[in-house]
Amino acid sequence: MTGSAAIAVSAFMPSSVKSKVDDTALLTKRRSQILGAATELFGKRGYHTTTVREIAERAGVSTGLVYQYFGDKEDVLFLALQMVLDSYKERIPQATAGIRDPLERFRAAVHAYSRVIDANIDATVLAYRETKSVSRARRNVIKQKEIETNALIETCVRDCIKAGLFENVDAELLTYNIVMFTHAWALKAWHFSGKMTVEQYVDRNLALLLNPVLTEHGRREDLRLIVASQ
Amino acid sequence: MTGSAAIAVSAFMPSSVKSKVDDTALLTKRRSQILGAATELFGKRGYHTTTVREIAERAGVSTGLVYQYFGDKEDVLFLALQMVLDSYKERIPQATAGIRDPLERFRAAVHAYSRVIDANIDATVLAYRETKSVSRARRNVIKQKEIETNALIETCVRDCIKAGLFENVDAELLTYNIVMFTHAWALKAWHFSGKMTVEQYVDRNLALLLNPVLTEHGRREDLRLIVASQ
DNA sequence: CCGAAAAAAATGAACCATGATTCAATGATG
DNA sequence: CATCATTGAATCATGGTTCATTTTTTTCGG
Repeated sequence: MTGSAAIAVSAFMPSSVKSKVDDTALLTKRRSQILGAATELFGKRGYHTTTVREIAERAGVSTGLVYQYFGDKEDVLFLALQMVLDSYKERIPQATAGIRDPLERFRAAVHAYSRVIDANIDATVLAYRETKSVSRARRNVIKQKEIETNALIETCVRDCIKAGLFENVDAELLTYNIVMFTHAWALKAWHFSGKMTVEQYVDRNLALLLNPVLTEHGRREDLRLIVASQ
Repeated sequence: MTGSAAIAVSAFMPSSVKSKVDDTALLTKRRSQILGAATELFGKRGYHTTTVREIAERAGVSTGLVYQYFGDKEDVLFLALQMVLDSYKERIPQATAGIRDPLERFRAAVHAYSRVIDANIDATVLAYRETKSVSRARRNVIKQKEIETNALIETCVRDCIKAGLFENVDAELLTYNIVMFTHAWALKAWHFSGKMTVEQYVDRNLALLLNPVLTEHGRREDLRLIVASQ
């Protein structure tokens, strides 16, 4: 929760989560306070094993206050998950902004994505563990967000194809593989950590995945980028 | 839970899980009865949200009986997880037995692995969701089993390298990618199911991953196998 | 082989701890 | 003083676990 790419808490007030306080500024402040604590604890100990009292304590507020800003415990989980996924979705456009070259954009997107995940390993694992703990409707909201994030990367892939840098591969599948190895970094942290850094991990995996995908033109371009980044 | 490759329940009686019944045959019967129900319910609704009463009911026994064969609820989860992972580990040697050609062995191993996972999607998701819900020591036992399973596939990869069918790639990383896309099938079932079958999914992913890995010799061999399998 | 102990297995209602949620009381603010 | 925010102890429901009781199986003297 403390990396340079740690989750940014912005205003979260979907009408589906009721609050007893109107003041927008206060609402935002308190919710982010509580959600920060919740995400950390949920990520570390899991949703069901962390108590509302613990969340309140960690957030530095009373137990009752939590119920002033959230309807129930599940609301807290739901918004915590949204917060995680939103931060993923926001980071990518941010990282590719201003970059022209499609391959460079692509690499920037994947690296940015990996970095948020690395900075929020607990939160990422939380998303995997506890998505089933929210209602069906809310689960769909979560899934939708994931699809949107994937679409950002998929667009980069398609742009590379259009630019003749990638062969005409199955963009959706390639994207999914990328997303998966990225998530794997969080899911299997115990397996990888110590053996290499995220950056190395991403580069190695990209090398593995991109090799058959790159055109001759793409390969030259790719090599240029890798050399430049070192 | 009902596919042809559904989990086979064998004798599970590690000394770490205490029972009040001695009779081995009965112990095995009752435990598998209860574990079957538990795996199904844990997989569908999660560990914390399914009650011991529900497990007992589904297994067709009384609540109290569960405590005759398990120390507590966590014991049930631990053995359920072990059961899942053991079935994975057993299926691979079974599928490669008698096959000589390294590439053919490799493909058989990956397909076998995928098939168990597909037949036990709920159980696979369970392993991801709830491994954190058991004690540290037990979590290590679980991790160990996963490592052993991966080693089975890694051996196939190394054999392919030795036989000059694969380039001299990072066997561990390649194996991990394979394991991950396999697990992704279960984790993201909602995303894939309907769009393709497991077999198609595996073949497509293998094609993506193996392309850069295969030597000229390997590529010819691979093509031969794919054609033969259709 | 039969039926009465005795032992083993199974039952499920009762117990009890935990933890989510509420709300009367208190404090701050305008 | 009225309103809004906050508190935390009290409530209440849930669900894991126990255990006295019942049912089934085994033992064994006649």
